[in-house]
Amino acid sequence: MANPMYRQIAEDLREQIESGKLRPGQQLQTELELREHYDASRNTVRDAIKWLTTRGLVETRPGQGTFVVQKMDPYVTTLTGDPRGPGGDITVTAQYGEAADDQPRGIEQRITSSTIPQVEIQQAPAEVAGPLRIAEGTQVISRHQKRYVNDTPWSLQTTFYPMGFVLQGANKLIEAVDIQPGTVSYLADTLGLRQVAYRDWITVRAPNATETQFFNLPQDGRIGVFEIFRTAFDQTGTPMRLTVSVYPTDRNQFVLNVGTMPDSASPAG
Amino acid sequence: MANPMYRQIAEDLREQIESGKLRPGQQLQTELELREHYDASRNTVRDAIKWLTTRGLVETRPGQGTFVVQKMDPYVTTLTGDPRGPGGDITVTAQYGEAADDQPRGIEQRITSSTIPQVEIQQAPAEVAGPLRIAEGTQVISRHQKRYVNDTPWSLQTTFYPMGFVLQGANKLIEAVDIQPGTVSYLADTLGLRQVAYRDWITVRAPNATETQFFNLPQDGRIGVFEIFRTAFDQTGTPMRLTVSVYPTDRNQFVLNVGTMPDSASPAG
DNA sequence: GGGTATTTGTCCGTATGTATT
DNA sequence: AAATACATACGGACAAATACC
Repeated sequence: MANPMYRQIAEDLREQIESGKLRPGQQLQTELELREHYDASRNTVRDAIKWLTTRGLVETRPGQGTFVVQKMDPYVTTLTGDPRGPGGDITVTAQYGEAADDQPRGIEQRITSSTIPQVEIQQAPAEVAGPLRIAEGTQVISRHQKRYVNDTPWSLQTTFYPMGFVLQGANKLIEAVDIQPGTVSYLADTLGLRQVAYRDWITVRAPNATETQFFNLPQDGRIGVFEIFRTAFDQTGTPMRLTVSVYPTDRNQFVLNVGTMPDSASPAG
Repeated sequence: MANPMYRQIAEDLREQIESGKLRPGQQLQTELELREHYDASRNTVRDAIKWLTTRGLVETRPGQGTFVVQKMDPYVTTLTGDPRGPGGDITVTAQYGEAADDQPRGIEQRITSSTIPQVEIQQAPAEVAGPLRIAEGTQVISRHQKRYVNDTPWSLQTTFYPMGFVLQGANKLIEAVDIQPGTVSYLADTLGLRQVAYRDWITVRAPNATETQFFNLPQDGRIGVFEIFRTAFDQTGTPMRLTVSVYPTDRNQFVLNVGTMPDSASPAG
């Protein structure tokens, strides 16, 4: 057996997909048809389809069939910005197309929105205590939001603040309302904390059940999520917040700029 | 059927793994043993194991058994640096542990090395032509390297330069040798091109066959790879190179700093 | 709403191949 | 060479989701 049969079937279908013979969104033959076509058992055909599914080339819909996946237009987020600005706010633009899209789609109109923050008092786990440089188990304020672009789920975001901020007068932090014009300027006004820098830590991991549901990711967990830890520092060099943002890897990209970029240098080149 | 049996088996094993009852590296019961334990068929047990495999919790070795995966210590790469420096060179440090590691491992000694560049003249595909702002199909120089940390595969890197650089006198670009002390200063010396800024574009995608082999990734493609496009700009704002680096997502993390970081702010906290 | 046909999902048993010890 | 363990492949049965009449 040079190559297992299910692999040969999978490669054959893969070629048809990548050559464009099978177009995005198009339905494949049913398992029974493929079974006849390749003279294999249904389970072997299913193994081939599973192989393609793991690679993100096709998706199966119970009761309907198997379809070539439609690649979404990715959301592009710029991570570098004014360190004194609201670190959570980031721009979303379109990228230049990877392939055969005739119409130049340019910058698409996109509107971001967030849910009302869900506020909790928690004991800081290691991942939170470490960046904030506090002892594990210390109480922290956690403000959690779901974020949408054009009403479709975009990211899950949780920001952690030291509990002391509230005791020192930043009462709004424990209220389940949006803080306008932003927590960065709110903390500057109430506590005199100026955000002068931040550090982003970018990782990829498998999604948990909550994330799988919110982002409508495939059940089998083959699509990972970016997990970005943003630690912001005040003028004394002390961490003042930790924002953890989660984005699916299949439809998000990130850009960072270092140095003085020329004016014309837009991602869309 | 509230939950399919294979899911129940998988969840049970998952709990044992995450609770630490099954330790990293430890061998699970064989399929036949699990078959007896859960009173299911071997195929159903295999479905459960496949579910765990897709999530990166276990790995199977033919002829040996099924094992709880060992999480590698991640490589952490800082993306922000001096925009005038050699953009390809980045530091690698250890992170603070996610969980119960008693010994503070601090900064581990790591040595990076690269293969001799593999040099080619290519016609720029869209992904290269776009960032370099040249027409698709224009000739470019491609310099490809494999990079290692402590002799283990770390990243695959390809840098593209406009063909004109050679015609203007930067002959070394088409030689299959390392350019010392770096191409950035070489281009500054020969062509007067000063790198004043760069932009990184971070994406995640499925690995191709070459990458799967080089990084020794699982065949089923469930582990993605970071693909980072670094476009560097000269003093006139013209793109002078595009470096594409590929890293497996399961053992690489990235850090970026914005603003003036306090001295003590190291990733290891 | 109900019923039926279609399609994928789950589960079983069995046989044989391949890799490792 | 033999034993063990996972990989591939087959065939069959029923369940669940969807679409359509």
